[in-house]
Amino acid sequence: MSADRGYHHGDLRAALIEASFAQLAEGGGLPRFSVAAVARRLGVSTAAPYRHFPDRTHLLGAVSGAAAHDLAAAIAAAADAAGTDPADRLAAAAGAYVRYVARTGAGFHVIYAGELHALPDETRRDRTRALMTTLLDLAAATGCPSYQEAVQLVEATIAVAHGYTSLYADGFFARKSISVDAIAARATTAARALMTVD
Amino acid sequence: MSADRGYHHGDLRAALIEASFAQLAEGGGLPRFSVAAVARRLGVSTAAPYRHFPDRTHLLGAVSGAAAHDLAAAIAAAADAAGTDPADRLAAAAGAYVRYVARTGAGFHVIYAGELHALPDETRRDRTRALMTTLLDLAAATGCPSYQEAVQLVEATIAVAHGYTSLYADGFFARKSISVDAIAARATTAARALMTVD
DNA sequence: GTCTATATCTAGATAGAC
DNA sequence: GTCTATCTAGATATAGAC
Repeated sequence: MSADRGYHHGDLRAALIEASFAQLAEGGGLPRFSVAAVARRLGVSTAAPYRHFPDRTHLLGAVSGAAAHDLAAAIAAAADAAGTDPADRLAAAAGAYVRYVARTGAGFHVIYAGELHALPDETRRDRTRALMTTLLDLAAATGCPSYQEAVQLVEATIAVAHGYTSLYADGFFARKSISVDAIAARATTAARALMTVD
Repeated sequence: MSADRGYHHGDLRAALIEASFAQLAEGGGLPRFSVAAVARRLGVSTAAPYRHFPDRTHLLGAVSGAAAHDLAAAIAAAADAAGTDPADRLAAAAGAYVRYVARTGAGFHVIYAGELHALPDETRRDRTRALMTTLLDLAAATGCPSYQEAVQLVEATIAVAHGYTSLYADGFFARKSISVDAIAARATTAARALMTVD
């Protein structure tokens, strides 16, 4: 990585996005996220990022879009690996979410962050919509009688996955030192239970 | 409240804790929590809080203890209001959690925050333990065959409640402007579903 | 395209006046 | 017990050198 002074990146823009994930994964969430810390992580000056992003929010927007894209792919892959039962496939999305966020730090609190709502970034909008579509398709396949119910099933699945993830990140399970895979398994089981009735 | 300069509080210590809840309720969570902002809210100098708490962490510890105490009471009340069915009683705890955190901003991410683990505050420890006992008793009453399973049922219930709450606070439901009570109802329904099998 | 240097802001925490 | 004033530290963002 050569964190020495004066190193020139080939593609600092891409490196900033990648380093932002690492920064988020270290905890503190959006409020603690700092452009300066990301720059330090790459060994460049704190001014360098502003050549590629006009401000902190635009960098976060790019991170949000990348996360939506990657998460949708991770969820689709997990669903396919889960087999053909629609309920198992949606439940697998919850597990995939836990693993993805534990690895990258970028969950729904980043992807759909309120402070990014006003951002005019079409790429990001498309990717967040595609992520939602991926989830809605999985929910619809379980036999939801209406679109409204599919939405609420997705929200419930997201809530349980995000809840486990959030508690894990906040150190709630820290004393017992439970592994990410164990938490992911519990989230999957809980999400599966949501579909046993209604 | 008389936010003018020079006002002397009768009990600034208690006022600081109460104002901290209001501060947390405005969003941003622990990372954004600032002693200076709490002082400003009460119209006192930024130095005043340090007469009552040695540092930011000790103030947060007091808030954590108060929240654990109040939340346990809110959960117990909601369980009693839910009737005699053990599953309904535990599910009601999830709804009570959503309403409590929407009102105060102090959920498990504050009560069990990792940065407070090292704090030697016996009052807080007693209250967080009592909160956990309240939840474990509700879970055990549903017929959990073992202590381990009661713990995991509590964790799942907490996860779903915290997930809804966290997404709500992060603005995930903001566009649809869903009310707190509606979110609480969904959390209750989802928690109830967790108990239909196993 | 990255650097150094800087202006402005906010926070945590302390010293000493009253 | 609270205030004013101050120190330190870290952040956002900009200006101008190379």
